[in-house]
Amino acid sequence: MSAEREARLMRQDEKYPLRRVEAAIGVGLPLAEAPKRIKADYGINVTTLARQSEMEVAELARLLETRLLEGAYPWLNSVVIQGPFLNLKLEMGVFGTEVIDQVLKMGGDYGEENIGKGKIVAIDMSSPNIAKRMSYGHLRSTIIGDALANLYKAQGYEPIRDNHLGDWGTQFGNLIVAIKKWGNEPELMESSDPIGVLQDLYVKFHTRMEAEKDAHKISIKKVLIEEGAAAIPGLSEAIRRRTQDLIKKKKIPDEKLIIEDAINQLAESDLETEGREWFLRLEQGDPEAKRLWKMCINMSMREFDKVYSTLGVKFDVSLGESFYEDKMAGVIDEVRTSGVGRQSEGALVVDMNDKGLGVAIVQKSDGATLYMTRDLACALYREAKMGAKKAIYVVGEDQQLYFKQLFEILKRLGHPIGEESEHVYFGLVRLAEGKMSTRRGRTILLKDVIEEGLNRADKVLGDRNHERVDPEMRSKIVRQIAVGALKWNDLGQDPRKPIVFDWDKALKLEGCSAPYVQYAGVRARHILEASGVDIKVSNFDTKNTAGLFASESEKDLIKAIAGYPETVAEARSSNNPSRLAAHLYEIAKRFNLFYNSTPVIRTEDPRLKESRIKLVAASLQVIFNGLAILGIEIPVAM
RNA sequence: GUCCCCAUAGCUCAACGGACAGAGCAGAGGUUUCCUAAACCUCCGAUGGAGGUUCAAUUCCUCCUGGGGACACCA
Repeated sequence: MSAEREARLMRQDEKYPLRRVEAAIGVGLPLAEAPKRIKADYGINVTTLARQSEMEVAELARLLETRLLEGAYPWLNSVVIQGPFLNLKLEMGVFGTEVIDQVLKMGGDYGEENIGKGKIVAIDMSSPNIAKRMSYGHLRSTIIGDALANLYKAQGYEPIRDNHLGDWGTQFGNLIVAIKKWGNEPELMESSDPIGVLQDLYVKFHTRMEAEKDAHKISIKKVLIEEGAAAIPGLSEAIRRRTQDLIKKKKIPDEKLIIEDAINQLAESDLETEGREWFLRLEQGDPEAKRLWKMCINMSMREFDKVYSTLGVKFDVSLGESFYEDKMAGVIDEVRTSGVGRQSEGALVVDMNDKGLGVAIVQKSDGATLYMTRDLACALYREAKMGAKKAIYVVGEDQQLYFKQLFEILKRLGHPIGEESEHVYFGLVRLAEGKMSTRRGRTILLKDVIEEGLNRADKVLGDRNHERVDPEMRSKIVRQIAVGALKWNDLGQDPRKPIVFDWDKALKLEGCSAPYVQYAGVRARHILEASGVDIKVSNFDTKNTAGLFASESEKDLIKAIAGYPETVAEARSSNNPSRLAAHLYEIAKRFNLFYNSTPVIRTEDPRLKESRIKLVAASLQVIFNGLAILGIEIPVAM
């Protein structure tokens, strides 16, 4: 349990009713919902606490029972000691009224807390590469990052969504070479799919390059076969190690493998050389290089913005890697003069072997910069200019070591942002055939997934006759459902797990899915509309609550609503939106149970009817708030 | 070779070290004169292996097996 939560458990003045119950027990232990078969609402196991205070378990339980009973709390029905458990039954009329009242009072703010106290957190997210189509993998970073930003906002932080575009690097040299050799600029400008054209050029470049390399390999091979691997200069240590590993695992003859690796290392293509030269020209501000580069960026951003608009994701800043180009000299200087880095084999490196983090290169031996240089500059910029105290990088798990290195270097340079920053990694998206690869043309395109999602949602919506739905509204509903389903696929499970892409799973429209939760919201909204009650008003008669919320389904629903604020807190502190998604599913499920078993508008007793309408209103509000954090909307009809 | 993730039902996923391991899909059966059946109910079904720590282990530690990833001039 976090220290944060422990502190909250002791505060009697908490605004959230469940926390007040926990505070009344006064031992800093969280309440858990009792399992169904136990006839109680909440329980705590006092074993650990008894040990700590050197008391008998039973003795402590009795002590706490007495304390609770002496408090004469109106929300408390009874306390039952069962083994090491202290179980509480609540007076649900009173407790439920307090919970619902709180929800209706706070409205869209229900669940919020000011943990962050305005602390600025930069969220490094989405980060697609210019001139490449967005693949399904980019979706993960985008929507997990967006959900995290919303979570931090709800907890009183000040998130900055930063789209760290991949708009710089050697690949632009390659791309320029490809455009010049095989491209047709007027056609490119008018193409309906300019990124596709650019990407094809990029793929062509790689294919040709590989072919050239293969040709070189044949000639190199001749020399090698005559003179042997021992004659090869410059075999890097990494290749030697990898080779040994392969030999051990697959038992391939030593000499042959070394030859293969050496050939790969030595064979350089002319295209490769040309690409490197063009990137150098770009770095030096060559007008032609700059013009082509800028053209690629403009075409790409138009495409990306369409996707972001469909997903409903907005960025606070979109500072690509190129933005940090003129800020790199300072970083390199800082690394050098601080003594954190040293020269090695001509490159500027930081040795972190003492921490088991190996060696990271900050500047190449030819003086060029790389990813690490740009990320260091970026972190320092966020700290100094944006006032960020913390950065969260939503990037794939294959870069775990890299980010550990980045944070360690920042720490060594004495920048506090290095201490606080986190790499929220997500498992890579794989296809049944293997890892996705742009170069091999083996990807799931985000726009295809979105399109398929729209088709499926449209089909399921079918021709249900919603009299209020005009065609324009219908397409909005279809989009809300499809995007919801897509987001849920990522946010509904622990992002760390690698996923094998599956159409049916990615666009699930029933069961544990966004549409399920959205549907519960739609049902709730329609009850409220039919009831004609102003749901914004919180005007419970708190003195006359006897007999309200007496059914199991009402009690269960109230408990789920009462537990919502703590779930938001947990989801944020663990950087895991799936905790929130799981809770929303639980609320929706309990709402559906309630919906199926309990009449609302048709309730005879006006007092009971009013209480149920308010329970429906509170349910809708919580579902709405939670889905909003996940970036999912509730349609007007489904 | 070193390091990092992961392993739960036929499949996809849950479970702050705590009560009889929960869902969804698939399979079998049921529920619409009643606030939308994208819903609800019933049944069937699981912690990779061996040790250890603990009052208590799916959860923590060690080893093994099986997947994925990383390890100097890519991003």
